[in-house]
Amino acid sequence: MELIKKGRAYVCSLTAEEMREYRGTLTEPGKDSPDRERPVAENLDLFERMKNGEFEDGACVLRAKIDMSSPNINMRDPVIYRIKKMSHPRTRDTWCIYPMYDFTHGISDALEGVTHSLCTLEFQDHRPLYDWLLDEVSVPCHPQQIEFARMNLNYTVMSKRKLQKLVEKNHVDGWDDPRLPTIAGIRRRGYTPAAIRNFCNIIGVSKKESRIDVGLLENCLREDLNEIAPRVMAVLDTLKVTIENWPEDGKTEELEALNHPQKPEMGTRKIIFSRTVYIEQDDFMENAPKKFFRLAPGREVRLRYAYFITCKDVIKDKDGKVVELVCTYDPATRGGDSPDGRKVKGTLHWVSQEGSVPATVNLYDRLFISEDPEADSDDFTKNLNPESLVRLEGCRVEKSLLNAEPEKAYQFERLGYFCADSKDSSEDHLVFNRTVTLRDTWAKVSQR
RNA sequence: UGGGGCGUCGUCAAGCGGUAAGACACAGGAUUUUGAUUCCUGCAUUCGGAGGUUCGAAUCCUCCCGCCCCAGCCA
Repeated sequence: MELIKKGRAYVCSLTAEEMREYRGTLTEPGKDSPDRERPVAENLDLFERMKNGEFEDGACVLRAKIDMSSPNINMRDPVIYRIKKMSHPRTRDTWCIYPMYDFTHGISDALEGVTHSLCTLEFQDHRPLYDWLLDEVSVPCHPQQIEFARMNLNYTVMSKRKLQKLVEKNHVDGWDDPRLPTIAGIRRRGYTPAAIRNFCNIIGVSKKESRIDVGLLENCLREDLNEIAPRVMAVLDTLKVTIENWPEDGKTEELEALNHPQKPEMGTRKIIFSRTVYIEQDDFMENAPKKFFRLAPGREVRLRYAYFITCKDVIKDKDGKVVELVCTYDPATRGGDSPDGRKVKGTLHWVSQEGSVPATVNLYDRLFISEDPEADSDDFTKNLNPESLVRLEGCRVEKSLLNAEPEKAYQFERLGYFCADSKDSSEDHLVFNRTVTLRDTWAKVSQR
């Protein structure tokens, strides 16, 4: 109203297509709308009737009267109010006009008393309009708009519109899907605030468009998690091991394990050893190369915090798949050290039949296979990683995890950092999410 | 070919006229009951390019090159 009265805004009846033509192009100036000199009184009347719903959507708009020949297209009499006959959450159906973002932006900043209004690079061209509006409309102060580059991470998408598409097309299981870079998602995934703050500090703020390596984020995460996460043992892909020289009478033994090797103040816990234990399928290889420090026929390894065991026999099913190992243990190595000074190259994590409970584990990986999903295809959903979620059933975790608090970080030794899922995990059915893996030098070396 | 931005290591990023920080990645090595952690060591004679100013330039000037954004009654 103020702008109209000052002769700085007018109701324009051009159609959308006409307005586009009148606007000119990047290199040619635009030309004035025939309605540009409409008298103030008429503008006031028309605007009132727009508000009241006397016109259909698109019939006319309110435009700021600035400069149709400006090299900045945003200044060529931008639309500031248009008719939209939709119900407003607050004013319901009494107002049929809605302001454009550019009109609202500066004014709401000013009303809120904001001193600096931060936004992204694409609004740089809008700043003259932002300032124009603040100069022409009576507001308590004149905030300063400053633009910065948005943060891009590789192997994911960050824009709300794209994330919305992923949610709506069911490519993910909702806004809090742990694969999504949403607050709800990364929280459920187990990301910590401290890690994210540190990450933000490290990457800095600039006007340069960049794409940051998620590896950096993951590193910040590991740095924090390594400090705070208690260690625990879990076997994801189980391979049964029978200790043949352990009594068959159901004898179990309690052993003591450190909650954090570098932080004795985090205490210890009891773990249970018995005749039947499980190790990771990956930790056994029938024809192992010398550099393979784990279990193989005839080789001896340490079961962490327990005993040295030696593989005596391999049991396979009819398809030739290894289903069970028969081993012997050395009673003298209780706790994991050999009195004769004998050294062993590998230490494996394990879990015993009696000391563990079943669990489901969600292995999350990057959502996209492409570093820049938006650029590498006309449809970014084509670059989705089919293995961004691998759900493992039948895992076994040590019993101390029965009362794991949702979203609290644990390190599953030798595997990564995990947390109980805040939605799906219960004491009857434990569900853990992998936050991030441990750094795995062996995986890198073994692949070449 | 109008206007607005941006260009320093593979990826981020300090630096603002006094002779290229740091982090991640990468490559070696040491310690290790997690092939984890930790710890050493190496990694831009050069800052998009070319000229110029200066005792001295990534920093100042000129020209050039490359990339991004803008022609919604979207935000």
